[in-house]
Amino acid sequence: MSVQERKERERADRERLIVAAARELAEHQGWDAVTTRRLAERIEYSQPVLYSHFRGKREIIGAVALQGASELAAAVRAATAAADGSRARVHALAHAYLDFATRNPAVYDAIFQLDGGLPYAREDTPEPLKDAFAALLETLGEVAGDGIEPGLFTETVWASLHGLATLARSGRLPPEDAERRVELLVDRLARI
Amino acid sequence: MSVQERKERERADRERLIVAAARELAEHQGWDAVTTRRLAERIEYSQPVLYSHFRGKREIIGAVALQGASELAAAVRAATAAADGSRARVHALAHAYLDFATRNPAVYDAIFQLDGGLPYAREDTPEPLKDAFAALLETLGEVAGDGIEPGLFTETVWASLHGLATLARSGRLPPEDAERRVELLVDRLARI
DNA sequence: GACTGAATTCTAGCATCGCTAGACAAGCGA
DNA sequence: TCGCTTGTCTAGCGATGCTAGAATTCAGTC
Repeated sequence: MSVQERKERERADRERLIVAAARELAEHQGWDAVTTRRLAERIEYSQPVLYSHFRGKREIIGAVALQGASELAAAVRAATAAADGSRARVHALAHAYLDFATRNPAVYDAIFQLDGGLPYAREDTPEPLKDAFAALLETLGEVAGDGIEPGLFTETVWASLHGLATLARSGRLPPEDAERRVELLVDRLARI
Repeated sequence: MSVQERKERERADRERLIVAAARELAEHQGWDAVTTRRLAERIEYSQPVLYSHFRGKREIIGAVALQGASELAAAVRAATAAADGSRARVHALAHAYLDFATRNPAVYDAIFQLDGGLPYAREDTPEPLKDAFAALLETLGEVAGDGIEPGLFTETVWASLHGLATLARSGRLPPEDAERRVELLVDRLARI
């Protein structure tokens, strides 16, 4: 059994290598630069090897998305845990979210913009995605206000932050007032 | 001079034809299906003709975006003009915006998601884009609230709507509560 | 330690993409 | 009718994602 175990371990290692290479390439040169040929070259295997791990490029994007979602959840939790009071926590959440989007644009796109073939907002949604939403819910749920369902409130705040993140990054919002927009959004939406 | 005028008119007609073909193809089969070959076939000219009108596919997307932005501005103005009171106007604006995104997903993407090579949030931003923002500003400016710059407020509401529109359409938000999210957003953000 | 069969990996290639050089044809003014 | 500009087309380049089938590697057996 040792032989087979070793092979499985090596396969898992190689899969991680593929995902890491895709992520790094996407983050440095954009997703358009993530081609199967370049990816194959990076991992020092031929193209078809990629297809023994993933159904296609879409699934590789999905794998990066799942990895990123876990990190986003952790970043949000770390930021909110360090804040005192619900107002501070919501501000910390907003900034942590937007910071993540700014610092990991390609990963953010994989999670929230590109098609990685993942099911969202369903029962069979992968755990990392559910957990990222849960991380938002933990802090936002307590400031939803009377008569507002925490989940619904979280979705709405999340969508607003997503809008700010994507429009800002594509240059459709002027960069100078980014901070004031976040303040306005958080102050108005949250019931402290 | 009549000959030259006729030629220019024919060129302009053909350009409109290209944009219309791109838009229709994108709306029916997605932007990935909008290839230069298919486009050329639709307008019954060869591929290189496209490049005598546009620098490349990106510019064609940009042309669709400009056309769409004008329509979005008109749709928003029509909806708000028909509403009485600032609260009703803001609700009408939100619904008109989201309806536009739902009914013209490809065009919406051309304006707000894809790279059409257009400058945004700058002095040299094309008029249709400025006008679409102006249409939002006209209604939202009056409910920004004390001490909040109308432009900043408009940007923030716009971003929120954009987030709702894109996350909903990509299936990342559950469809059933779309209406309640809009209500929540508008009620909290606007100072009536 | 050589051999066989299965698992793995590679080479080569398909159809398609955006885009362009250079050949060709149309249609104008003289 | 002719010459020349202007416009259009054919053909092709270097990419893309993906795959069939050949070639190789390597584990288990004699």
